[in-house]
Parts: sequence; structure tokens; C-alpha cells
Amino acid sequence: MKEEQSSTQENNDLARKLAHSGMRMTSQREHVYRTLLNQTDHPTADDVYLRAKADMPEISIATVYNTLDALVKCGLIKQVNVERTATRYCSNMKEHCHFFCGECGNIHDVDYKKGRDELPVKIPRNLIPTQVDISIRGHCINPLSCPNRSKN
Amino acid sequence: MKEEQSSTQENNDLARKLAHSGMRMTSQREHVYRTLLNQTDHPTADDVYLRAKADMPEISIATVYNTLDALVKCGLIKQVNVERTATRYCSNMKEHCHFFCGECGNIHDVDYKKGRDELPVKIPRNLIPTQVDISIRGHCINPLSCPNRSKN
DNA sequence: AATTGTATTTAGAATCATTCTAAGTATTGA
DNA sequence: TCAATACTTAGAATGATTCTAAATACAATT
Repeated sequence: MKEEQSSTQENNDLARKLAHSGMRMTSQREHVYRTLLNQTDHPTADDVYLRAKADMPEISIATVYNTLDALVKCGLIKQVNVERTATRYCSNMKEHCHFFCGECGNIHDVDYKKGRDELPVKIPRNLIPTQVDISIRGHCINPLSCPNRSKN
Repeated sequence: MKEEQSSTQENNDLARKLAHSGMRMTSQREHVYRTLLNQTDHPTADDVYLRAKADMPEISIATVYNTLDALVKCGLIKQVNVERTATRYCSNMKEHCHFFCGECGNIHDVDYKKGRDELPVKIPRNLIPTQVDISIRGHCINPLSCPNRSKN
């Protein structure tokens, strides 16, 4: 049975990380975070807003945007930008990259290889990288997992 | 001396590739393409519009967007999306990836290593990749090339 | 418990990038 | 020359996001 209630563990984590960035724990922030953890399908801010509203009808889209920013700053979620449409959010904090299917529009998490530590790029000495993102485009091969699948 | 005039070579290329996609060669398209080749600093559509207007004052932003789309479809330029702000355009068609400096906002082209053909990711068998993008964030180390440089 | 300062939430307005619309213009092929 | 189609244009519309200003909540004192 899946618990819908707050896990003290996750709440502590949230409260601690918010405090560490000088931010307060609020019911809205807890609820938005929990919404993201409940359904890890890379929702847009608007998706999160609609889902959060189901259980907290008074929440505003501005608070959702504000909270998503706060969670990103705390390192609890990541932004995903594989298309040029709305930013999506990811609560999987394991290092991974994203695969975007141009047919069904779904985003799949893709893991890195075990031994990888070297990137296939020559970064000039005058540029200091802090973050590397690999994003892959393509299509799902399985019509079941890819409902909009039409062309090969 | 830098020639501002049309190179017959590049025009042929443009006309041929447009025709191949069922599109016509127009003075606006030629001018936008030339504008991109003249200054290869990853401009936004609005940058291209302002630069193109200098020599062709009647051109509209709609035509610039339309032309940029056409050039992308023809394979003559590429879109670059390293931030979530306006899409940028790149006329360097050599395979490469992008480095975005969070301090000066400049985008630098970064080459791939010679022998690289394997990506450090485990793509599941049910996903067929068609395009892989690596984008790097960080900062320039040289205050001269990075004017806004403040923090280390 | 009252007070003060600050953070947060909210609705709605504003902004920015981009796309759409509808009308006019240009180009191509018959 | 004519008809069909492509292209350009200004301006309106859209979608995502940020900003604004007022109300509310909270935390740390008094």
C-alpha cells in the first residue's frame, strides 16, 4: 500500500535544504514537492499546478513556479529542457540524461555507463565546465509505450 | 578585403537546398543566410532581425523567423538551445557541441574528440536515437574574453 | 500576547519569444 | 497572360514565464 501521507524523512530533507538556502518550509512547498515525487513523469509547471490543485485547490500557479524555482535552488529537483516548449521538472536526482520521443512526446531517463568519466569532447583550457547535459532525441520502438506512433 | 557581395558558391548551395525542399530562393532568404554567415556568434532571431534590417530595412521579423525555419529544414543552419531564453542559431555545420558561459552569456563551439563514436550512455533497446546533443555550462576563465566576469 | 520585520502567497498584469492570420505581392508554370 | 502557389508583411494572438502590489503568515523579539 502506497502511503499518501508525508514521510518524515522526506519532509526533514526538504525543511533542512530550504533552511540551508534561507527559505521557509510551507504547506504549499511541501505539497508541490510531494506532487513531484508521486508522479515522476517530467511534468511541466502547469502539469504540477493542475495535480497540486486537486488536493490544494487554493494554490496559485505563481506559487508553483516559485516553489519549483526554490526546489531547483535547493538541489531537490532538476529542470529538463529537451524541447523548446515548457520547461519540465525531474525529481530523479541520480545522475542521468534524457531521451525525448518526438512521436509520443514522452521523456525517458537514460543512465550513464558504469565506467564513464570522460566526455567525448575537447574542452578548451579557458573554459571551465560546471555542468554537462546530454539530451537525446529519437523515437520509441514500441507502439504500446508510444501511443502516437505512426511513421516508422 | 572582405567581400560583402554574394558568393556564387554559397548562393548556389542555398538555392539548391531550398529547391530540394520545395522552397523558393528569395532576396530576403539570401540576405538572412548571409547575415548568419557574416557573424557566427549564435544570434537569436531578434539579433538576426536587427542585423538584417541594417541592409534591408523593409524586412519583417516574421520573415526572419520563417527564413530561419526554412534554413533549419534545409540543413544549412542549426538551432541551439542551451538556456531557456530565446533560441539561438548556428551556421557552423561541422559536428560540435556548445559551451554556455553563465557569466558573459556567450556560447562557444566545442569540438568532439577525434576517435569518439561511442556515447557514455546506455540507451535501452526500445529507444531509437536520431540526434544527440551535448551542452556544457560553465564559465570563461579569461576576463578579457568574458567581460561580465565577477565571481570566481 | 503584542510588535516588528521579513518571507510567502495570491490574482492579475506585464513581458518575451514565437506563431498565426489575413491581405497584398511576387514568382512559376501552363 | 492567367492561374496557382509561395512569400512577405504588420499586427494580432498565444503560451510560458515573470513581475507587481496587496494580503497573509511566520519568526523573533519585546
